[in-house]
This record gives sequence, structure tokens and C-alpha cells, in this order.
Amino acid sequence: MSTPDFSYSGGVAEVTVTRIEKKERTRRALLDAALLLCEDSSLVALSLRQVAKEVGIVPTAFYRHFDSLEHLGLALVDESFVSLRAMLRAIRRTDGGAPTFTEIVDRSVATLEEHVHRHQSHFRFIARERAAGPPLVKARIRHEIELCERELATDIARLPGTDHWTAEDLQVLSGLIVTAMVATAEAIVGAEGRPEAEAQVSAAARTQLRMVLIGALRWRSES
Amino acid sequence: MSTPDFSYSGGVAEVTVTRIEKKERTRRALLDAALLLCEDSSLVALSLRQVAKEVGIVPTAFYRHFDSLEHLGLALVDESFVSLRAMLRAIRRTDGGAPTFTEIVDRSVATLEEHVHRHQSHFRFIARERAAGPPLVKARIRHEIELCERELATDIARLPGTDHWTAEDLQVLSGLIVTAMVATAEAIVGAEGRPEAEAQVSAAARTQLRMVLIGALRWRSES
DNA sequence: TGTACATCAGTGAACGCGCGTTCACTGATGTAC
DNA sequence: TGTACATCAGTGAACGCGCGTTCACTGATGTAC
Repeated sequence: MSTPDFSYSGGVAEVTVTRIEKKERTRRALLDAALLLCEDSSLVALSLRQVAKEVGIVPTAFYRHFDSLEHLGLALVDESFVSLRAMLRAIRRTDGGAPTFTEIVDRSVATLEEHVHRHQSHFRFIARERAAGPPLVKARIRHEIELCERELATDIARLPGTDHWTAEDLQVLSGLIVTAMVATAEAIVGAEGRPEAEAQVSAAARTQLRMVLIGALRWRSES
Repeated sequence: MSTPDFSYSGGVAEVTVTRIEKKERTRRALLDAALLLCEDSSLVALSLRQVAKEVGIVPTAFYRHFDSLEHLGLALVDESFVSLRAMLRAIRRTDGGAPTFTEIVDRSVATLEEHVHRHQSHFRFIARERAAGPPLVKARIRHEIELCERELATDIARLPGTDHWTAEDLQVLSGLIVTAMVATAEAIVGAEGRPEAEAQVSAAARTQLRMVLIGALRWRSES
């Protein structure tokens, strides 16, 4: 196979692509191929040669882009958390002025559902490699999840009724919610588009989230 | 290396071991070796030859015991869930006549902590392979976790104040608790024996569990 | 109890294959003048 | 604008290695008589 040629001719004009753009496209293709190929096992079971073959370059050309598959994995983690942060922002935006807890919960779960669909492979990747990825990948995912928990904690602090909460309690609640939402995301992915299964998952998620919020808001007074 | 010889001489008597016992010991050694070797990646990244080498048999002898590493994985799943069920039974036993929710929560988390320590490698194995294991292994873990959720649901149904609950609500609550406890188990393992980190994890787990129970018991009246 | 035969856990050679990584290379793109 | 040189993404041969699996085997243990 020859050098991938990304220049193409439109109806009228020849479009030429710079060397830098071409390199960027190969890099993209490597990331996409790796994400696809490790879908049903893990990055640790994937080989550099498989990825290169999928993209249509020779194995040695891989090194022009990444030092190793593990480093490619770090890039995928970073990308995935861009999606995830975007989701947190979207939830914050839609829930910002919501009148009731029920509405906050419903909107949050709906937003989660939508984002899981749009970035399925990213969510799967994180869920998988969090537990089984190469060392550096595992470590970075752990760190990023911690950041998300903190971010969520500051969001929660803005809800009415949380004024007297300690920073620790906020953090603990935030951890619980993130854990539950990660599990929900996994379940949505597991539903594989079967609408009735997914409806059940999201109904369960709404119930869980409501239970948690109700419990959290009452919790100091009973402990 | 010659055939592993399990017969040994005590101070007084020669102890001979039957062929069946000898085979069983090799099988055990294979299971232990696999569990050890996949600790920091996954079963999908492990090779039959590594396991055989660790045990001190020739690679081909592996087939006397398992069809493949994936089937060995299934045996490990079964073993792990024996530990896990034992834990659920222990929690049921200690909490059975507990007077207050606080006590139920405290005892449950303490029991979890203790069992996670005793069967660390089993918990790690399940947490890892649940997300990234070979297909059959993933499927069986998913199934077993579902069974645990059902088992827990019937336990919860015995608590006072849950009489009017629907089966679905019980299932949903049970799912939430299992998710939170799995996450706690992972965190305990992650604390790696640093006592202050672990104390923090278990304190957070108690808070979370209490929030969840308080919320759950109030939830129907506010939804 | 002794002997002849069956069983079968573990052996060891061999196979073809995919692996990560090295190296010197090619030729299109980019740049300095 | 044209030419000479630099850059560098991708090539292809080669390496030694570990992989799963096949096969015929060995020799200790187990059993039937």
C-alpha cells in the first residue's frame, strides 16, 4: 500500500493538503482505529501492528505519531474527558434555573443519556481502561475522575439546602453520584440501543438519583 | 524441570499423594498463578505460557486442566463469587437483629472492609474483568452480579419501613447499593493498606450508605 | 501378594505466526536563496 | 520565479522472541486378576 493520499479533487478546484494536515489526519486515524479495535477487550491486549494495519500504514510509521500504544492511550483519555467535561457543562446549563429537584434529575439523566449515545466509544473506553488499562492510562483516568468529582461538588454546593454542608460531605456525595452515573452510563451502553431496556435503565437512574438527593438533603439532621 | 513431586517426608512418616490429589494441586496452582499474573493488566493480556511457566509445567500440560485461559477465567469467576456470597451472608448475619440503621451501616461496611482484605485478589479480579475480561468471563460476572443484587433486594425487603415498596424499587435500590459497594471495594484495594486512606474510604462509604438508606426510606412520600 | 496391563499428568520437539523494534531508505513537501 | 537543499511521513527488510497448538512420547500411579 502506498502513502495515504489525502488530496482530493472537487468538481472545480484541486485541493492540496499540507504535510502538517496530512500528519494530523493519520494521527486521528490511529486514535480512531485503536478506539475501535480495543472495543471488546482492552488496550493492553491490542498490538501496535493491528492498529497500523487498520489505518493502512506500515508498523514502523506508528512511531512518527506516538512513542507506544500506552501513550496513544493517554491521548484517548484526554479526548474522552473533553467529552465528559462537555457533558458536565451541559448538565449545569440545563439545570441551572430548574425549579424542582425532579426536574433537575430528569434533565440530568436525559443529558447523560444523550451524551453517552453521542460518545459511546469514549465512555466504553474509560469504563474499561479505568480498571484494566496500562499503568499510565489507569493513573490518568483516576486523576481525571477525581477532578470531575470536585467539579460536581462545586455544582452541588450551589443547590439550595446545602449551605451548612462541610467540604467533606460534598465530596462524598459527589463521589456517590459520579459512581452511580458511571454505572448508568455502562448500563446504557450495555442496552445497545434496545429502547425498552434503555428506558428501564434511565428510569432506574432517575429513581436512584432522586433517592440520593433526598437522602443527602436530610442526612445531617438524622446522623 | 521434572514432574512436580508433591509427596513429602515428615519427621516420621512418608506421605504419598494420589494422582487425583496431585492433579488438583496443579489445577490450584494454575488458578493462583493466573490470578497473580493478571493483577496489573487483565486476563486478555495474559498468555497460557506465562501461567504454565509460573507453575513449573510445560505449556502443553495446561490443556490437561483447562481448554483455554478463558475457561480458567470462568473458574476464577466462580471462586470469586463464592467469596462474595460468603460476604453477603456475613453481613446478613451481623445485621440481622441490629437495632438502628447507623449500626446496620457501620457493621456492613466493617464486614465489607474485612472481606475485601481477606480476598483482595478476588475483588480486584472481578472489578477488572467485569469491564475488560474475555467475552464469556464478562458475561458470567454480569450474571453473578445480577444474582447478588437480587439477593440483596430480598434482604432489604426485610428491613422495617419497606412494606409498601414495589419489586422494581427494591431492585433499583439494591443496584445502587451494590454499585456503591463495588466502588468502595475498589477504593479499599486502592488504599493499599495505608490506614489513614482506608479510614477515609470507609468513612465515606458509611456516609454514602446512610444517605442512600435515608433517601430510600423517604423517597416514595416525596416523588 | 505379585504380575500384567491401562490410565493419564506431564514432556519436549516442532510448526507457523504475529509481535515490537532497529535500520537505512525514498520521495513528496517545504524552505532559503 | 526557479533552483538547490532540508525535512520528515511513510517504506520494507530484518532481527530475535513468545505465542497457541499438534503430536508422539514417558513413566509413575492405579487396577484387574
